[in-house]
Amino acid sequence: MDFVQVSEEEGDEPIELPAEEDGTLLLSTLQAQFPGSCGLKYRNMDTKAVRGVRSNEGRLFPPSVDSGWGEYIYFCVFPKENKRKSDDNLENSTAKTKRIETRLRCTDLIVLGLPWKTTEDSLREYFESYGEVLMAQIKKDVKSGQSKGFGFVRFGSYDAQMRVLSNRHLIDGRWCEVKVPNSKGVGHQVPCKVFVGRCTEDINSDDLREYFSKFGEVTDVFIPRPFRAFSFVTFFDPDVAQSLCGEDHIIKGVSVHVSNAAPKAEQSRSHQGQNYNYSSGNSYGMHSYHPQGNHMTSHPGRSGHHRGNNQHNAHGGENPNIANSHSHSHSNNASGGYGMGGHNYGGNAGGGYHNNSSNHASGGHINRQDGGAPYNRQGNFHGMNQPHNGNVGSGGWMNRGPLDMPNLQALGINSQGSSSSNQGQNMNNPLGVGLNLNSLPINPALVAAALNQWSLVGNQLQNQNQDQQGGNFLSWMAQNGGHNANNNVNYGGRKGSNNPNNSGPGGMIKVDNSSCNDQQNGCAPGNAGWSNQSSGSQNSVEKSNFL
DNA sequence: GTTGAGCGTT
Repeated sequence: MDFVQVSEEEGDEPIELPAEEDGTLLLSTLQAQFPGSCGLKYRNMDTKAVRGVRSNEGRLFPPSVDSGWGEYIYFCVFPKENKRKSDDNLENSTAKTKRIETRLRCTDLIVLGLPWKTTEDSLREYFESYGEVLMAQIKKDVKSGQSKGFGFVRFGSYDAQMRVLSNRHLIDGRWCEVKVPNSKGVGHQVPCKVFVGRCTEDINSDDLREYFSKFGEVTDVFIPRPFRAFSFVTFFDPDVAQSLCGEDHIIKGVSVHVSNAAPKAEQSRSHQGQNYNYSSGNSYGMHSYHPQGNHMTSHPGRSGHHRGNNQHNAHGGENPNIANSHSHSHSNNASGGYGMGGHNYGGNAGGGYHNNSSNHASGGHINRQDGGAPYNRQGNFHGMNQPHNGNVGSGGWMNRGPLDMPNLQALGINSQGSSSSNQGQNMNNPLGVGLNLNSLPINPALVAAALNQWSLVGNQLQNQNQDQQGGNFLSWMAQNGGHNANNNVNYGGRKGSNNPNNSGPGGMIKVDNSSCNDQQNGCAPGNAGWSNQSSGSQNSVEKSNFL
């Protein structure tokens, strides 16, 4: 992890602040240490002048593409609250003043995930440790008076608000989320949530919680209903979540696969011009984020490329997912065979991982080095790539033509998800017969896992008509040389499906999160909108956000 | 007595 040295004022003793995996520094990270700060500047050694640090949407960007934050000591910029060089008669009506006031004004904050038992008093009591609480309310059912599990709180000081927003909150025994209402919310910058594929129906949330608790504190488990063969587990510690990604685990005799919970695909094109890749790839010339440095940090050639300027994502096509699929074409790697990639979804139960590729056979990862936490694990040999390893090497998923990904439109999958009115339709193209997980001759969880990596599950696998035919995905795989080594995966992922059938060249479904979604690591999707038109089928789309 | 994604009777 990269650290940035920051002091409050020039000459003060600096504090080291952790940068994000993409090299940026979160404003919230800065503000956690320097409440009220709004930016950074540093002394340019060459010009002796003070230079400002680029800031956009809550992120501060390192001055150099190549060397990142470098050895500079940065110091904070604070808003000049009403500090005016001359008091003129414009005083309180200038745009500047208004801007400052707007920026620093406290707002109501929504508190999500409250325990049912939390009262307004206990809510207030909890938050008073952060500062003066002007208002604390619990939203309740008008009839029963029962809490709806969320509430609002308002602070008297902006500092308190910022501190609250940049922390997590254990309120009355439950981890709660605090956000600015209707905002995308900063959320957890480093994903704490993992996608658990190949679940069977008899794996309940308690099973998941119990199992995964041995790696770290589990703060939430979510199993989509109706059963869709996958689930989500949220950890308190994002490092724990990250460290599990890419692994297979056996729960109740079932080999499940843990991977990054991909944020829901960005569906608006409004982000295409955005400049930075917030995903977990090697953007901005930095190493990707490997907690505790335990994963493959020594691959030559992995860093220094891919300034997240999205040149690679400039396809501008109709389908942002397709555009993203080319994310790593900059690496000029050999084309490799399909299926060389290390992501085997076929099971390999019991840890018999093949490292059947030439990419990053770094081996090891013995000892997770979780910083002394009780989550130290031993003997976890991963030959497999972590999902975000960038696939520099012979990765089978790189430098391929536009067929790298299924043409979602051709598959009858549109970017809006199925609406209740057309579910199971999409019959108007030769391939487009819809996608019914349950009708595929492979484990639906595999497809779910794959689509998760393309951020599609939530959007596309909703409202499936049980009668519809399947096969598109397979058509696509066949077309692309995907050998579909999972054909004999136990259909339905039933118990005992610890299927070792990955001996062949993978031909696997692409699982490279580094190419997913540039905009939103940790941020809610741009269209997360609470403004959605309400319930019904729409609901299920919204609920499918992975992060 | 149950629930666990959501955005507030202003």
